[in-house]
This record gives sequence, C-alpha cells and structure tokens, in this order.
Amino acid sequence: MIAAMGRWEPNARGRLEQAALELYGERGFERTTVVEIARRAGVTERTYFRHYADKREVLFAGSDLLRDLMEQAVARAPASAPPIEATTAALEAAASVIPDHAQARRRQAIIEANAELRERELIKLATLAEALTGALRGRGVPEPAASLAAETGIAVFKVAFERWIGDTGEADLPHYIRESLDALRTVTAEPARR
Amino acid sequence: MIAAMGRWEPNARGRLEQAALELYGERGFERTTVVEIARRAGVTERTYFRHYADKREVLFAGSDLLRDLMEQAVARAPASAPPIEATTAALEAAASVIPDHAQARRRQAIIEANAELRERELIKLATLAEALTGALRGRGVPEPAASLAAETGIAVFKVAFERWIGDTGEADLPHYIRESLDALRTVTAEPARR
DNA sequence: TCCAGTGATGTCATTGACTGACATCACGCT
DNA sequence: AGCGTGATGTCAGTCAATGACATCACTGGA
Repeated sequence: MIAAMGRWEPNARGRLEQAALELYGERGFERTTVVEIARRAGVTERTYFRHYADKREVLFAGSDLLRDLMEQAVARAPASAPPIEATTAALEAAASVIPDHAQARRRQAIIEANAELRERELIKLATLAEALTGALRGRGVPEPAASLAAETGIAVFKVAFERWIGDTGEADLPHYIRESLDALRTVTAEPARR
Repeated sequence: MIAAMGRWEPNARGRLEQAALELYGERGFERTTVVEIARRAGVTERTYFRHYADKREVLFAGSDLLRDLMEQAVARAPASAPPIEATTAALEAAASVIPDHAQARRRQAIIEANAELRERELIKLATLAEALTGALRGRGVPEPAASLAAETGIAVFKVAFERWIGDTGEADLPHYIRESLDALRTVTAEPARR
C-alpha cells in the first residue's frame, strides 16, 4: 500500500530531528531558536513541543532504546556471571547501536559545545546507570555493589566513548571499551603492600 | 571597626541563598519564581542574576571550593601513592566540607525533587571528575587510567553520599566512602576463573 | 572641601522557551 | 451523511534571562 498522504507531510519527528541537527551544527545551539527548527521542518513551534519536551531533547531521542537494550543484556547474562560481566554485556549491547563514527562525532561536537546539552547528556547517562542498577538488583546483586557496578560501568562507557570520538577512527568502540575495562581493573587492583 | 552600613543591607548573596533554600523547600523549585526569591532577599530580580548565573546556580555556590580542595588533596598525596589512594584522599577532603546531615538532607531533597536541579548537580560532579583527572595527570598518571580513576572516584562519592543521606545518620560520610570503596574493589576484582 | 571615579544596585525593555485553551480538518468507521 | 479521533495550527500568557542606562553611597585625591 502507498503511504496515505495525510493533511500534513508524514514523519514530523524525523524532520524536526534533522532540522535541529543541521541548525545546531551550523549556528550553534544557543543561536538557534525553536521557531527556526520548526520552520525548517515545516511545522509550528507548538508542534515541536508536542514531539519534544524542550529545546534539547530533540538530540536525545534514542536514549530510551539504549536503556532497554542495556537492561535486556543484563537480564540475559548467565545467572552465574558476576556483576561486572553482566555490566560488560550491557556496554557491548550499547555499543552495537551507536551510529557510525562520523555521525556520532558530529552529534558529540554539538553537545560538547554547549553546557546545557552536556547537562542533558549527563542525566541520560545517569538514567542508564539507574536502569543498570535496577537490572543488577534483579539478579540478586546487593547494594552498594549494584550501584557501584552500574556507575562504574557507565564511567567506563563514557571514557571509552570519548576516546573513540577523539581518536581518528582506526579502532571500533568495543575496542575502547575493553581498553577502559582493563584500565579500570588495573586502577582498582589492591596495590602491592609494603 | 563596625561594618559600614552601605546604601543597601550587606551580604545580598547570603540572603539570596537563604531565601532560595526556603522557597524551594516550601513550594518546590518549579513553583518558585526568581522574582519571589529576590523579593524575599530584599533585592530585585536583576540583582539576583548579577550574583547567580541562573535560577539553579544559587544552590551550588560551594562547588568551586570543593573542586579546589580535591585538587589540592591529590597534589599533596605522596608521590608513591597509586591513583586510587590519591583519589581516596580527595574524597576524604570533600567529605570534610560537607555540612551536617540534616542540612545536607534538606538540600538534597530539593535537588532530587527536580530534574533540572539533578542535571545541574550532575554537571558539577562531572566538573569535579575533570579536575580530578587533571590532578592525576599532573602526577604522571596516563590516560585512560587518570580519567577512570577520577570517574570511578566520583561514582564512589556519589553512591556513598546517597547512602549517607538515605540512612538515619548513625554513621558518618567517611564510613560510607570506605564501604563503597570496598564494594568497588570487590566488584572489579578479577573473578575466579573456571 | 569638593569632585571624578567606582561598584553595587535599580529600572526598563526585550527576547525566547515553554504551556494552556481552543479551533481546524483529514481520516476511518458506522 | 454523521461522528469520533489524532495531529496540527492559532493565540495569549508566564517566566527566565540579558542588555542598556540611571542612581547613589563611598573613596581617593586635588
């Protein structure tokens, strides 16, 4: 069937996302107004706010999916797997849905250029950590181990992601995740005493 | 000498902070306007914005001091101390300037009740992590170990602080920091193989 | 003693994010 | 033909945030 042409062009969300990405990239987040994004997408400002809660949220559409994937990866890990391994599985699942390097880099450049956007990114990561904590608790991991494994896992992801974005794309994201996990183990290892 | 009485009451900053704490506590962050805070402090809205960059910042005044203390603690750690121990010193320094349990709890209740405030808190913690990273790099710790030790340290602090706030004040904050550090070591320990 | 400079504040106008209330209209169903 | 629904448009309003300019107590000289 041919997609019915409604009263309006379909996929307003997608057009808004595209328009926002372009405008934030061209002129920066601060010097872009929501009215401009809406205009470029062919809708009104009011419609923008029906799709996204605020001016920043348009850049973080996929984060619910990411959370679900990580939760599922933890849930699917063998019951015998210790918290770190379940967490590692979640990080690998997350890595598998990150877009290609060029696209991720464009998006990250926009976010890092603006403090409000960095704040939003941090709360999204914190949400992932909470979800991870819950999933680990569901496996019987007690507190504070569950929270720590989750927070630490997100820290590993954050550091790995930054290094992946910053480096010139020879290695893939999972490589940096393994690198960061190794560094974490080294750093937290009980130092040789006396 | 008696403090000269200027054209206006002195200590506008302190009065603004007090007024904001009261109003955010009484009516919540969202249902408080900056005009109301300013009125209660006996100044105008414009003056509020000369002291604090935005409506949230009034709750995070001490965070620069915290950063300085943590940086200094890392710098002062013996050259032989591994990254974790330098980081631990920073966490202990941070714990020493946190106000009493009741006050911290009031403040935290305000922050946790509002997503915007949680965002601001997260970026303050991220700033601490960056400062820690820099201080560790200054000790010769290479990447990604420096970032991971810093991020992990902040994660430990976050978890410990939450538990301290949530529990009924029998133990002090340093106790929860030690508890969380222990849990971290357990969690990241190489699991027994086969 | 007076006066120019300074710093903290007040006043005013404006922009832009966000929201609530209500209108519109193509579509599908009956 | 009529009806309900969902996505959108229109409009008015609130409030955070900022720039421009005015005010005025205080200070350090001339």
